[in-house]
Amino acid sequence: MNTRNVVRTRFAPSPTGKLHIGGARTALFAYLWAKKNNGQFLLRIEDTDKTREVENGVAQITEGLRWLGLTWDEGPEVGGEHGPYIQSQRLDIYQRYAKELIAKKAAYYCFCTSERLDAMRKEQQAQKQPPRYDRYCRRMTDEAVQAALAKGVNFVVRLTVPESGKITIHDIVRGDIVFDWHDIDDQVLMKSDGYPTYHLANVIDDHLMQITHVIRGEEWLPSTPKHILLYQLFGWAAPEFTHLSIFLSKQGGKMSKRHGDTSLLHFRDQGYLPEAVVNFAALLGWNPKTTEEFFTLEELTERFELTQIHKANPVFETEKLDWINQHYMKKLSVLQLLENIRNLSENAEEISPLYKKFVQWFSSLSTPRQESIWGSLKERTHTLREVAESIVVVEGAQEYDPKKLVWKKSTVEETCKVYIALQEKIAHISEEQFLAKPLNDIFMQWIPTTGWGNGDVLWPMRYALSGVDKSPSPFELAEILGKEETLKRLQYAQTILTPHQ
RNA sequence: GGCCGCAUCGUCUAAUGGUUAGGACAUCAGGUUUUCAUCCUGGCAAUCGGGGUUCGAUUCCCCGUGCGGCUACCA
Repeated sequence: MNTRNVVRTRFAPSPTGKLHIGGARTALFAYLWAKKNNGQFLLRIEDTDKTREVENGVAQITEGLRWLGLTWDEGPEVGGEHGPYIQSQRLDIYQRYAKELIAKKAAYYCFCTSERLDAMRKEQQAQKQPPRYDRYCRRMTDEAVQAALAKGVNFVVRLTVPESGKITIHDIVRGDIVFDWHDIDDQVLMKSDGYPTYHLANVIDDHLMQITHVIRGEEWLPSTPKHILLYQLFGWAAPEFTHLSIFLSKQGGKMSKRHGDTSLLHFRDQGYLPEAVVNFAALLGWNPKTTEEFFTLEELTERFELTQIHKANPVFETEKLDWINQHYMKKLSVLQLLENIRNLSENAEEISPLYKKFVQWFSSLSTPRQESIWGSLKERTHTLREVAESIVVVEGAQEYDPKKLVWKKSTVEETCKVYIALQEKIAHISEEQFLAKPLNDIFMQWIPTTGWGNGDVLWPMRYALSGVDKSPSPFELAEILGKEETLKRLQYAQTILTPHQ
């Protein structure tokens, strides 16, 4: 088996909550690189911090990855020959390797209490010194260590970091980066509860799982020297490293919960399609060197190159996502649309009632009506949520913006007259004629005789009936609402516009 | 504070030691359309600052500034 030639990447999230959109992109890039090279993509759960664990942590991650279509070849739920893929189930492995390091003097027991460490850190900061472990226990004699162990004193295991010298790490997109060992702390590798820290578990697992390319966030760059050191101490070949940029929010700073909901599934619930999210996320920090904008997961897999990754941190804004999403939405058939929104009505948490209402209403319509409404809706909506919100047309628009009742090229006075004329005209139209097509014919004949332009009449009508900027045509709205409701809304609009005394 | 990284239109980005610094989104204007939208055309808009190196720098080097990350028995 020439495992050495097979590219293997992994996504290694910690199950501390919802999968973040930035994490999703990290997973995407790792997936793309593996697939581009006909290699394997693994999922590994790094649950080594019991205090931060969250209920359904693993499910929150797998649900998001599955939604995007990023299937893993090995990992939770699918298994594989290098398992288990959940770190809390590998504790004995880490213990064993920690002991090996201690035996080699590459790591040591530390019995310092957290009180002592806190006090030390405060003192160092007060003196404007960088906070660092003072290596007190590193100087303990073997006898003293054995004695403490025998007494059952709580301990952690720390990495023996070189006291001086430099280390150069290589990053595929950033090149060589030099660190001074003097600036690096004796990292804790095993915590007092018997769990490993990220640094230890990550290195051991990446080696055991034969990971060839570590693709992770830039926040890991400063600890990479410690990871390289561990590989050296174990006598293992280190994988290649690629550190990805971090998504910034519009307000500046790392994108986080503080700046609204940034979880991947939030985007699903807001009505974005996975194809759009994949497409958009891929273009944030990576560029195919062409002017093309649309890529499926398969196309991305073909084109992806680690060397084309952009170094700077991008600001995450949704305008372009909306545009891309509309592009993919337009390809949806009525059936697919309904299927998508039906799924959302079951999963989208607090928004699901809206989706439910839409499904209920939409599926009650005849197929031709569905086709017609979707045909006109898809041109003016960017998300499935906006599609579902078109239901307000049926529910009744409660809030009008008085300014919007008037067409941009018209005036309040003229518009008032239009509303009056509209009501008179509609009052004389029979119920049998109250369908989109006949209404269309009637109005298109009538408007030229009034002296107004199409916009003078149709915009106020459409806005009065829908209450929103973008909606189906006024005639479709009128048909859906029926004559009585149509007249009611027109009159209401007129009342708002007429100055009260 | 220390260490590390990064720096092109508002945003995502392309390009080169010599270009009118290109594209997309957004925005603005005009046109098509039965209003909005869609679609088409056009406009506005960027190389952070200062030094070098060079015939020439946005590109290479240094300094500064700004932004970001790390600085835990969190990942």
